[in-house]
Amino acid sequence: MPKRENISMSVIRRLPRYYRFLNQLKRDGVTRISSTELSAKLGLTASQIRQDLNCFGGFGQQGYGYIVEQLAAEIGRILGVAHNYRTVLFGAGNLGRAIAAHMDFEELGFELIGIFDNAPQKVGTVIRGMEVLNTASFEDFCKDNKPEMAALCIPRTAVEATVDRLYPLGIHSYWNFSHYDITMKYPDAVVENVHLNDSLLTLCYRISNNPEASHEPTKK
Amino acid sequence: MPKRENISMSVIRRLPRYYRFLNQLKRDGVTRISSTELSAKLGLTASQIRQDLNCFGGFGQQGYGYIVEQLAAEIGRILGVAHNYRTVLFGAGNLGRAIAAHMDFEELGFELIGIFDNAPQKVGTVIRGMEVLNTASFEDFCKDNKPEMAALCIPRTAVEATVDRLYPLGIHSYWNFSHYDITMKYPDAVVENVHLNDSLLTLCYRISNNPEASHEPTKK
DNA sequence: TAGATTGTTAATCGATTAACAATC
DNA sequence: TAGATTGTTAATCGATTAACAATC
Repeated sequence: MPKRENISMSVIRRLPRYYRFLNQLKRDGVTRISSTELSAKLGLTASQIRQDLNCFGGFGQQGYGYIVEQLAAEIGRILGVAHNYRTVLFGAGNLGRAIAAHMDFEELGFELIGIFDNAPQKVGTVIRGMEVLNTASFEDFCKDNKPEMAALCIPRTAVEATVDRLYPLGIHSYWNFSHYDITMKYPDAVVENVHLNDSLLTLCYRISNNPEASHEPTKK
Repeated sequence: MPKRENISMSVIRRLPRYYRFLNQLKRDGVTRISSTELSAKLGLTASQIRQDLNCFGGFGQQGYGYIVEQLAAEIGRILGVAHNYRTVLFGAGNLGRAIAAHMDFEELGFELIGIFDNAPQKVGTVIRGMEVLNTASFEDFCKDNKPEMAALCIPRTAVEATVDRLYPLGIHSYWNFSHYDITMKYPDAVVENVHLNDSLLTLCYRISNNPEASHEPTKK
């Protein structure tokens, strides 16, 4: 296996996009592509794409380009999509239910094996054909199922106690939708944050500071 | 009003975090803070915080630091949280309903004024005390309500046609949850993407390539 | 005044882009 | 072989960090 020592987050965050595009090309029946063609479709430079890919190995062929199917497979392997990490979801509120129902966990390297909530009125309800379990039973659940990742769709105030409980059970990876900063207390944890509030605020900033802003319908 | 010409996205994406922390400090009764104290709480360097703030003006006082309440207000003003941009939500599926119910639009510079969906079985249902309207009635709705932003919780395949419809109605800002790239066709549009799939894939990468990975419960 | 901390300039670091030799 | 395009090194650009003079 190739180099891959100190890949920067900038590179890592581009990989899913490459993966998505290549799979689309594959479905469209495209068999080969050059970095220049790919860069036009993605709005990047060809140089950057070649640099990014060469962090992991030489997947192309001089004078020819890249074989779409092969490159998609390589990136899939790099991302680890075949791992199917056993995943539990904490929080069956609006957001948790949407995430459970909406995400294609299986295509993205994860397998959703359990949904947990504290609230008695949520326990027993069914999401995506899966019964919401009581958080109280989580230790028992772990004995049989050994989850590896937890998606946290719970309030900020509940996250610390939840991670304190999950971390010693071997769950060291978190997809975190709250603004609680898990890595402050658990620097070894692998944490991916989704900060919807921050995302919306940056949009607000950019609307407010957009010189093009017209806020007026196009005149006919 | 101060400088503010060419603020980089790196800086803009840190502003919501500053804003959140400062509001928390305010609630905690903290009245003043130095860049060094703030940097410790945020896990950044003091230098970076001062550089960031000085993109917008000198909000501090030498030898003293920053007045929490005042700085929070300044950043709020910079972000534009008081604008309450009139917002419509397209798509009342799992994700759309969760976004409608879960987000505090009002605190984040937006006001949700309408939810739209094509599906007859969704039209008329109520989310957050708001009736889902038929997309067919959107032009009429615009005459009275003049929305400025659209949150798009619709399938990727529906986005192009939707933006083709909304853009001429004066809606040039989008909070986009699909993987359709709006700026390719509308380079002037202000677009904030939330790519949940990409987020999950980067987590997968980092779990797969984490040298610390044990995937084993802590021994007692 | 002395101490502290900002605002700002300069130095460093990292990421992107350009260039080109290697090679299919 | 000639043409094309990669892999990779070098140059540029931008972002972060360090240093310190200004000043409260």
